[in-house]
Amino acid sequence: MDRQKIKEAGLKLTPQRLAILDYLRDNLEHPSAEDIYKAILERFPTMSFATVYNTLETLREKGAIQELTIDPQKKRFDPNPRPHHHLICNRCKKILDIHIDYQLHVPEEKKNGFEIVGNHIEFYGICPGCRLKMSGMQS
Amino acid sequence: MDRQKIKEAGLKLTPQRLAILDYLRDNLEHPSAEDIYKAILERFPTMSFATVYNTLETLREKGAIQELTIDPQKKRFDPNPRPHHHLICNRCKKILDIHIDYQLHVPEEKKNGFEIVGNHIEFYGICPGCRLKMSGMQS
DNA sequence: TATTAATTGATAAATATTATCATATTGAAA
DNA sequence: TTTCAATATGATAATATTTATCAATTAATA
Repeated sequence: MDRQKIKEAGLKLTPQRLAILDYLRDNLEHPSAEDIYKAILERFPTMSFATVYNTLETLREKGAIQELTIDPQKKRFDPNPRPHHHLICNRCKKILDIHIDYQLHVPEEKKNGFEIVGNHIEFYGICPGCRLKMSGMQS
Repeated sequence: MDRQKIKEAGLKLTPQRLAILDYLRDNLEHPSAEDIYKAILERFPTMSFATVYNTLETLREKGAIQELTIDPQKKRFDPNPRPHHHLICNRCKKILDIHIDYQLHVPEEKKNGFEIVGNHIEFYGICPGCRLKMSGMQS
């Protein structure tokens, strides 16, 4: 439940935060701050853009959501804070979750002295929709 | 050789392009457009910021360099266009190459109809320098 | 060398994000 | 409950990054 997520993070429960988490929950689109703002504005006309950014940053900081750097144009947000990987369409930039637990071992001599704490895999490809569109035209 | 790289890409050989590729070659820092601009400006005072962006985008488009989306603040560029992975320091955001050939199999039922053509792994950790700094302080 | 098509550089514009701060709201204490 | 301090919001300004525009310049070739 969203209320719990906010409480657990030690944050105050505000309608704005609930609206953002409500929109994010079950959202598979990995929306940008603007996407979120626009979507919520319809039901919540007083929502400010700044609040969207504030809230997203706060939630990320508290580990309640994930910020994705996949899109070179803008940040995108993932309601699932647990480690998982992503499947990205090279054409339309659609992003899907992909849950596979790979055991990626890095030999000591390749660690460059780093202490490795996690990883994230981006799989690139072409989504079904774009493949259809492409088959209808020449390259 | 840089000249070849440019020729092969079907591009005109300009001093600006040479300067950028020269700076990028053997550079392990994965610099941003601004880093590149500033560094080159010292030896090449007429270089324009727009040209840096133009050139980087053109080179990327032709497959001569890689654009990294690892840094949420800005794009960073990698002189090595061949697939490889990256090791990122969570603290100072230093980025190092990591060359390991993992065979990442994605079962058909997890592909969501995508045709997968590649992948990129980001390993997160703390670099030796930051570990040292951290050991000297409380969290 | 002359030609032309590509490239550069100056600058403006667009986009995305962060900062500022007065006002409003939440949650806890009285 | 009401009160109050800390936190959050919303309006807006500021900053940062990237892209677009376009006249002037330059590279490649004929």
